[in-house]
Amino acid sequence: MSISEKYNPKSFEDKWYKYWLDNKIFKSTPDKRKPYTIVIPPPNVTGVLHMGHMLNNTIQDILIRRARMRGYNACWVPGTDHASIATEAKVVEKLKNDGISKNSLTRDQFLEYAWKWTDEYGGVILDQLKKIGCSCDWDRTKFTLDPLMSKSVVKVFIELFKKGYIYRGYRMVNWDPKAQTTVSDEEVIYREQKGKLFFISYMIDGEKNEKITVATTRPETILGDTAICINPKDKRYKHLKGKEVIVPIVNRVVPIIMDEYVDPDFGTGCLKVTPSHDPNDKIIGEKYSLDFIDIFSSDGTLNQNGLHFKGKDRFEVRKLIINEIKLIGQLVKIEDYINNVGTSERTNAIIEPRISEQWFLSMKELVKPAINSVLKTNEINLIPKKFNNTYRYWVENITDWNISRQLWWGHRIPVYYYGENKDDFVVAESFKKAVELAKVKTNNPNLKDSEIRQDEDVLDTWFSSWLWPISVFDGINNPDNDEINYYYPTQDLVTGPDILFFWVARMIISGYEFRGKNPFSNVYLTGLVRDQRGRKMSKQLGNSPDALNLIQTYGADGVRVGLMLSSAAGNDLLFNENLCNQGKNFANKIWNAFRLIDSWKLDVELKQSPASKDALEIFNNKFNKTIEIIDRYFKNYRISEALMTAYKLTWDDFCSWLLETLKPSYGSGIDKKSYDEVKSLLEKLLKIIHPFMPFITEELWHRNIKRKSHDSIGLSEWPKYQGHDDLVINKYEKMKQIISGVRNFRKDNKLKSKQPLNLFSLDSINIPYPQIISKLTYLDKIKHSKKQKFNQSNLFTVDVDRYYIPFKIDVNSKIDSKKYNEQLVHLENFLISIEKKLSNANFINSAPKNIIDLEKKKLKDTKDKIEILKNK
RNA sequence: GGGCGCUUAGCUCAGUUGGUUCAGAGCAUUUGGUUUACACCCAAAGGGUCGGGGGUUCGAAUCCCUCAGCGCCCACCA
Repeated sequence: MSISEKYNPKSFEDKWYKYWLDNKIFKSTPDKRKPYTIVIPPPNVTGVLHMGHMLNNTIQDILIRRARMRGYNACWVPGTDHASIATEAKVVEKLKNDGISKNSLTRDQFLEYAWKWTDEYGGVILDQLKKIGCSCDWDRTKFTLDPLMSKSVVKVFIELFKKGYIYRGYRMVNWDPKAQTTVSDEEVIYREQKGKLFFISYMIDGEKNEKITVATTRPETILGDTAICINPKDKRYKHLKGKEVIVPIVNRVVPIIMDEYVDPDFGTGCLKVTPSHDPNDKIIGEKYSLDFIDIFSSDGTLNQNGLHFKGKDRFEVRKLIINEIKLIGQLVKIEDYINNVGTSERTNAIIEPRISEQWFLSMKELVKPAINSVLKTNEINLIPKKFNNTYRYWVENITDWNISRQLWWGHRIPVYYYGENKDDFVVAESFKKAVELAKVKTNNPNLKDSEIRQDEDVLDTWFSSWLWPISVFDGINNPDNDEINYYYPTQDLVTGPDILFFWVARMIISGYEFRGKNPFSNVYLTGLVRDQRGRKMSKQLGNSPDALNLIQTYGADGVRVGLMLSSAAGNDLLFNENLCNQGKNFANKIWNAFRLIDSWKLDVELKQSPASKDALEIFNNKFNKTIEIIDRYFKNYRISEALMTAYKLTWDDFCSWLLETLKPSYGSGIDKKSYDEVKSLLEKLLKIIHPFMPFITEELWHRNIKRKSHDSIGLSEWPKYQGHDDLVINKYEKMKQIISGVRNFRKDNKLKSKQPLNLFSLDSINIPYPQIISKLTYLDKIKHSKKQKFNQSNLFTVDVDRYYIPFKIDVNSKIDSKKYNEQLVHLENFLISIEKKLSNANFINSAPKNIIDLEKKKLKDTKDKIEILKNK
């Protein structure tokens, strides 16, 4: 099989992915081995791959591939999320484009469309994950709206209801007028917005010319005003106690009430109270039994309580109403004002606080184990640790979870009503069961099916995804099955900090509630992918590169490396395509290293040269030292450092030093011992690169030697540390410096790289690896010499050892003495600082002995160096 | 408004309990090179008062205080 000169990832990436699938490399079933499990954060079923997914899933793939090689039964469970709001919005939009309005459809008709859409576009993202090499067990692919998932969700709902955690409440919730549903507190994002503060005067009822001024950012809500509130301690308004005011436009007479809640220093110290449209006003409203007047329809327009503004949008009304107030002379002034406006995480629509009947999950009790496991027992680790604080605040101040959504796409709430009273409902896993229960509850065996109706709402998407690590193994419906017992708890979870509360915290809660155990041990929180200017990548900005295009350009391996090169856990990643290019260059480097070895002709007659023997010994030591470092980095989830370490091992130690030393001279072959060993070393190297770059390593794995069809590098054994000698490593480092010294000498004197030269070590008898030095610097002779007389410019030093190169130096090309003078000055200053330190009695008395000895050694070494320099 | 975190070379970041000759890496830049693995290359070089100021200490990038800038989370005084 001839190898192409150019590294061309396109020529083999698809081939190997298919190979992995055909040979079931990613397949996992419970067995005797230890499991290593990751459940994917399910992307939205209608989503397309973006940079965040690439980052996130590359990390998961690296972890899972390495675990597989380390002998774990690695299981990566893929799947998608039905994403109620996002998907329903997309379907509604699509229907709208086809001229169909959601309102004209029945629930079943709509769902039919939605499923059609899901079947058509859904899962595209999973195919895209295959492009970047994700080694998921695809046979396990799950969808959060699958029947089995639904069954789990319903079972959980019923269980929690029976335990008293789920209740129905008439409460103020966050209303998304665009999606026309409520959203949870976590789904509201507050953004600073420039607005206006309007000062409006209200006439005092029964007093001719007396009025009171309020300040508001939302003048349209005065239509729902049912009181004016002032602080009882506010002397300015004392005389108004017990009086009433007339709300402008509606001319409603409402009381003036006194409550400490009002801050006398804000605005006019006078608050208009709209209990139906503000959470704080609602509290006041309830406290003083005020009227609740809802002025909005579900789409954010005004309803019949909005008088002549009925049907108009809330923001249009804001302008109109100000005009009217101005006309009647009750607008005092308008000030610029910056305030926080809640927007919907999904639709960006401005959230409208609204009172309505919703289902809630009481969290106070449920959250308890989730506090301990992360913050006290460390049964679960957040990586990086800094997220503990964020997490702590949320779990300790948790609010009840609004789990109902006024949508059709999702798990329908398993509540069935049979009457009009507050408690006229039953909770059941099916309609049939509901009828039975209702008959019992009402004591009416003749209750008809038609008298029973299911709650119209569906559950929050996260109410199904919080079960994910359990439900993908069917651990809710079938709690003692082999799979859940084997795979749960899972090991690592990799996701973004943006869903720490939405998803991660809730999975922890459900894990303890439904399994009595942590759902995972470690949570690796990635950063956001940002562009060069630090902006979050988004569709709106159009600053996100097309993921698949990147793969086309740089290859999947290149993109993976590019993403991993600069992404510490929890740190944002400023994405730069250059990084992918660096990744591609690295792949090319590996490719060519292989080509070089592959081109060598074996010469069985040839004896191994001392240089080759030494070079292989060096690399073996370096490899073992490095594998230990890499393993440690992995243990601490420092994946980019693990990669960089492997990168340098490959590029520098393997290519630049080992291969350059082994390289036979033109026309000669290579001895068998070296050949066999370098091929086996290459194999070890490919193994540690494999998790990062699965495609090229698989390709070269099969090219390096003939393999059986199912012998994938992905199933090979991760190299184990087999000991190393630091003396060898130190000698190696010294050797490199000597070689650099010779190369610099050539460069400084403008000598050809193959110009014959000799090298004399003046001080040290032990020259490290002279054969390698000689080979890589084209030296004739290299030996120790006590020569006393020499030309200063022909000298270089490594530590305190002097090396001399006899050669008649052209005066013009002499290195200028400035460099040496600078060096001398630096050393002399250094010497002074050491002497000062050593003559300081305090230092001698309080510093530990090893530090003092060290300083003494420094002193000696520095003196020696100065001596050498001065001799020049 | 509260809390947390960050600031080290042009860029992205390492830098363990304060002490190895500790100020580092990769990329970028500059210089030189290559008819025989790779210009997706090789060899080498330059580049930082560790955000500013103060303190503790024999000794501070590392600990404390303070100021400045940036980021994140939470809170929702209309």
